[in-house]
Amino acid sequence: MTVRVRFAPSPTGHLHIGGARTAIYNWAFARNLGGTFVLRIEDTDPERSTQENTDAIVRAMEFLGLDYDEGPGVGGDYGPYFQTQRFDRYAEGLEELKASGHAYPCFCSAEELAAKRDTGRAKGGFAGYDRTCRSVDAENAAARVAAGEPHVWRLKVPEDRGDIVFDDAVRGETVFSADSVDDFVLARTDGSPTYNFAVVMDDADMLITHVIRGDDHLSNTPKQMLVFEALDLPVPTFAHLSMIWGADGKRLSKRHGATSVEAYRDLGYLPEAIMNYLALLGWSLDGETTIIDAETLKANFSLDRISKNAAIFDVEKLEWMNGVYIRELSAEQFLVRMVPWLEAAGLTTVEEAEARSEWLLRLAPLVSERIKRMDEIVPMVAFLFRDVTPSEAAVAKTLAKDGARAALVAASAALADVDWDAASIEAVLREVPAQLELKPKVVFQAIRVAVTGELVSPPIFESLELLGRETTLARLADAGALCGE
RNA sequence: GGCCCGUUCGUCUAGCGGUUAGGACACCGCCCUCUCAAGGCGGAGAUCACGGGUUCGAAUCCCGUACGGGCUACCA
Repeated sequence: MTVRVRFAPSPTGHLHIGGARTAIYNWAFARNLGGTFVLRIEDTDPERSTQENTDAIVRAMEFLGLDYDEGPGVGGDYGPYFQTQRFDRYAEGLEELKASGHAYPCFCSAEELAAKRDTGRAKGGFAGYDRTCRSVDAENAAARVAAGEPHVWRLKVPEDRGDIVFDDAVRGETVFSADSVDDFVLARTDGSPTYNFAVVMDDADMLITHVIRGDDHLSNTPKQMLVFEALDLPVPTFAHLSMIWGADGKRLSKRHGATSVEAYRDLGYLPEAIMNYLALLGWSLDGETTIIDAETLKANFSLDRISKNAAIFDVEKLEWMNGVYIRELSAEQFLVRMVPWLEAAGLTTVEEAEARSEWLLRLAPLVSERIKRMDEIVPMVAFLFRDVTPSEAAVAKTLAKDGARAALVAASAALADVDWDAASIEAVLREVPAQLELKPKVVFQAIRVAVTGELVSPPIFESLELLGRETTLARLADAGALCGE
């Protein structure tokens, strides 16, 4: 039997880091076994669900390279893939449960229920529904329903049902005693299905074989199993993933900074790095591997190596990993990803970038070697695109020092008619410190600040080559005004 | 309150009865060096939450306790 899994986010926000990890695990599991990966949108909460969020989730999935076989935009044989388009199915399912005697109407008011809950809890135990309306006889119940009395439909948990046991693929055998599950609501007063009912209908209709989801659903599992059983449908295998926390051990939230995949993209993180980091946050190949590409992940992923304990999201490690992936890019690959950042900063246009691709290709490796996030590109290369003004602090540390003026003068002279390539530039500039009896660092830092405006920049000889002789000499001359003496 | 889940260096993890408890990030030195990175070498860092068992032997198995988390809605 072929495996079918689903990722089922609510479009109440963008794709969250935790959701992304759940999606990755589902995807990797399906791909590993040649199964089917379904994307289903759980949009039954009209207050908070938006089309914009659905689009954002789909975009984030694409960004990460999580291709799905069925779902919004791609269709499939078991759709529709939006819960709001499946209400007729939920109604059919409910009719089935009514007919088979697994569902009964409950006329208790919200106030009554709250009171029962409180007393149940006060007595120190079960706080679920007390099953009052179970004892309303069928005829009477039918009459009240027909008369239009407000009611919900509840699941009738079988009297003789023993412990509810399932073998969670992550946590192992998990047991809930039957009396800890109450006759929960399947359909609300307005007829709409509750989550625990809709999910079962969907998973059943979509022939889902493995439900891989956050462990906030662990306690929902026995309820859902009872619905599968009432419907006389096979119960899928469950795998519950522990949560991802912020650095303080609390639920990951805005307080911790970026929480959505798109936010990390905008911060300059590569999809490969996000995928790799998340994949290993709660799953391991062998305990040694820290860099793993999508292909290797797909080839080796298994549920039994998912860890049971919650993990803290460590941005520092993600950042390191992002740097690894950036350095792995070829000049051509880096160029493609760099241009949008230059463009967004107004340093160049797509047309200009194309016209100067050979020049940008030389710049690419100088930058990719020394950044961890793509957003670091702009401040590092801005001096190549526009005029610079060194900060006072930079001037104080370099140009204002003894010998700086002489260094700039000597550099200008040396560069006046040398061949304009990094090697030649280096050859003549290397002689300057000795000539002036200055430390190399003093000379090169003075040139760096004069030309780039910064204390930190790409290697100086290559930088000059890329800048061009004319601009270089002009900036060296201008910087004379900033020197001491 | 009830039910359920979790607990190995600061962080992510390996370990599935016998290991000097391994790796990665972060951290600290040294080397390289025109800055910053990268890289190389080395270092520090875990009484495996705690307490009982079982066993010749337990981070690994069992039972408690503590702490953390989830569910307990006509939210998902």
